[in-house]
Amino acid sequence: MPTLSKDRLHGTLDALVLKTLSWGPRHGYAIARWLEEKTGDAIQVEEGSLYPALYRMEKRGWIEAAWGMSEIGRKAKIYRLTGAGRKQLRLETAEWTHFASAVSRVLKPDASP
Amino acid sequence: MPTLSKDRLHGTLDALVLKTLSWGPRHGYAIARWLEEKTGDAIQVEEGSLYPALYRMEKRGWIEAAWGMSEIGRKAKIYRLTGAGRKQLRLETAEWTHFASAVSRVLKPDASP
DNA sequence: GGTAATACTTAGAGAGTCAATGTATCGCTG
DNA sequence: CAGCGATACATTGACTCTCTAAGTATTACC
Repeated sequence: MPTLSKDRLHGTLDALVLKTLSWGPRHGYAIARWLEEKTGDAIQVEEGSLYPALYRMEKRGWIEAAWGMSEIGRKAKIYRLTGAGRKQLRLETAEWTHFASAVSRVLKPDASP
Repeated sequence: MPTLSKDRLHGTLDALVLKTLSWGPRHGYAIARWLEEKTGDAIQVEEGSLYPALYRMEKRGWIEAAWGMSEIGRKAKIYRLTGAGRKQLRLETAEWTHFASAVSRVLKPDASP
């Protein structure tokens, strides 16, 4: 089967999660499901990638966690964006855009040396 | 301008190198310099990343190496793309495009949930 | 001799992947 | 209703891979 986003999440996951949280608090599981749904599975978030990412971003003060309830009444750890997180999101978005456009320019089918 | 792209090359370097070689054989040092120049330093290729990447791609049969001369008459290892490399380049380009458009869609400033 | 071009190496850490584990709750089926 | 599998949600550990940083080595040219 066609391998999807193998290793490409590297260096991008943080921005994706921060952006997801910029629309309001969510628990981890919901973040993953939402990203997958939103991108038609072009982005697949393993739980073993997501939770460690959430921890380190919490440690860095970009997000905050509190135990609460999921939409269907289950115990869940709800994350929300902090001010620092919002700033970080802007930074990483800018970096991504800059980087991605450079890559696209190089990879463009008819680009000439 | 956005600073150093930390780990974003992850999963992208191979495609960039393959694409560079698709315009003709080059030695490693030239590949790095060319990518940097072409992208206005948006993509910076450390030699510690590049040479291992060249080895593994050679081992996988995507590129071939031969000792030769650089343009200015210095000993240099010249790499060139193989058929398998060309195929791999197409594959990775398609994957990158797919992935990058998904990320951009999520990160887009006014995207709504 | 010093500087640039070119290649290579090693040490290290960061971040993902895979896969197992742990609870709770829901919903079925017998 | 008792039992059981499936789903929601979180955690963790062992592993791997690639990148970064920072060095060494060689040759050519001024």
